Amino acid sequence: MGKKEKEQAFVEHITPRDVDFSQWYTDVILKTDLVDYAPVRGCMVIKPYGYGIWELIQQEMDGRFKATGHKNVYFPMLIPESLLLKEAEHVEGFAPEVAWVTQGGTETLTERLAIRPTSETLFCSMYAKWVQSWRDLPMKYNQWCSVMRWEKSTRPFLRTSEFLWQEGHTVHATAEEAQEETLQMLDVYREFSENVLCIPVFVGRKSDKEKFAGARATYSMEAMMQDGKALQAGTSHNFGTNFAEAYNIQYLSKDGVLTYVHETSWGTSTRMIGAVIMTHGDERGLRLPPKIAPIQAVILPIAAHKPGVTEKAQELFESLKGAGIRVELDDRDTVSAGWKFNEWEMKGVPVRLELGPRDIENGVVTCMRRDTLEKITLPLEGLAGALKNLLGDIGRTLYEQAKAFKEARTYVAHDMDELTKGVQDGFVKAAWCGERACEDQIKEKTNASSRNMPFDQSDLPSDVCVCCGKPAKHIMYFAKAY
RNA sequence: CGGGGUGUAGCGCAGCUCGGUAGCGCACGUGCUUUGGGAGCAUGGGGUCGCAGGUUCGAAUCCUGUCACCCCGACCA
Repeated sequence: MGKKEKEQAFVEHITPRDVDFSQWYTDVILKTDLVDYAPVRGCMVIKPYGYGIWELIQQEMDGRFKATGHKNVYFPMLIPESLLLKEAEHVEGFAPEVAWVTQGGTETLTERLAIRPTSETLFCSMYAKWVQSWRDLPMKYNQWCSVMRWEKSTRPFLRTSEFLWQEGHTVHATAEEAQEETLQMLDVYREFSENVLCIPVFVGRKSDKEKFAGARATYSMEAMMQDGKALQAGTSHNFGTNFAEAYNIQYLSKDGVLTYVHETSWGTSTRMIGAVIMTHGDERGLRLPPKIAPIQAVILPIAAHKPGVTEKAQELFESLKGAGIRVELDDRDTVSAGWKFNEWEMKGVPVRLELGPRDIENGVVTCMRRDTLEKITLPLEGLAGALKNLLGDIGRTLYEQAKAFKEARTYVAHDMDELTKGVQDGFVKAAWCGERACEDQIKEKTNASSRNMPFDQSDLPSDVCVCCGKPAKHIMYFAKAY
């Protein structure tokens, strides 16, 4: 092969991003063995490499939930129809996408059972039993489970009929506490996204149009994908006493008054894996953030038939594994070294360690970092420590690259022309009057939706609404969304 | 749910117009040679042509229905 052909060979199996971003995404997830399509409509099988990422996400998140005083529980996946119907707005929002169980064994059920699309109603029914006194509050529970939503069109990780997630549900004595909880968990999500997934996000409050069905206020974190579209990567809701009133969750306060609780819920899903792929991926495939990479470093013995190479590679493998690095030794003799290079790059392993006769002779290992594709030489002596530093640096670099992209693709619009142009390939910051009519009009004209309103509302781009010209009330980010 | 497209070996495809009993490349098995950026030669194995009906002496091919997936919209984490 000539040099040019070799360069092209990197993308042989993957559609280039700038040719067809959607196809690139599909190629990457299938060819890196994250998932496969299941024999059920809209469902995917998460394979070991993909599930390994999810397990690491769970570990990292769960630790943060525990650290903020939450406990894990497990609720049933079936919801009696009568229970689901108690909060009108919630029902209206979810009814179109609920799957129903109508038969058990040979019996036709007298009451349909919904397969949970989310578990507010179940939590509410139990909180109504469990909460008696102000001494019982707050109750802060979370569950890891799957939910089902009968979506019209599906895409692996981004929107599947069934998906894995966590849903936190808490009840509090006061509005202040509930609001504090809502914002605290949003901040946990933001911190997790930035430090673990290496994805910068826009955090803020949703418009009434876009908020969760039944919520008083919804907050979200929105990530920008490489095609400039928005991916809602996590939400945190404050229900106020809305559900408490519908499900009769009351406690006796210190001064003996029967009082409705204030409730929150917050959730993130396997969709975050989709965000990782579309934020960090490149022409060669995945680039996984080190903290969620099932394999952080892969050792490739070079010229393994030469004496001592296999032994030295095994020794290196054991020592790095012992140091707590998720390392894999690729000692397959059925494929060439070149094949392995491409395969592990495609799978997004952060660091490749090449160990051949020349390296062993010099007491070093040849190391390639996936984020920058730089090759460096590291001494075998003290390698574990150097590698840990390198993994940290790779995480920071991925974050900085994504942040630079996000900033470059965030535009400020003063009129509809600028807004329309901006949402073609990025987020648009604009002044908004707060009226639903303008949101609808922007959606209709540009196909972009309102994403969220940042907490810092100090630098309004204009005194008037980008759409109608009436006095502006909020800074709103608009973007096309997944 | 609308518009467009695709289902033939694990993957990518040809064959279908004009019906005659299934082929190519990669991958896979075995052997030898290779081995620091997708190796070579030889030799093997593998498919009720998405599924169900229909037409026919005969269907991957024609007809009807159905399911799944992909892309673009509308709806949603």
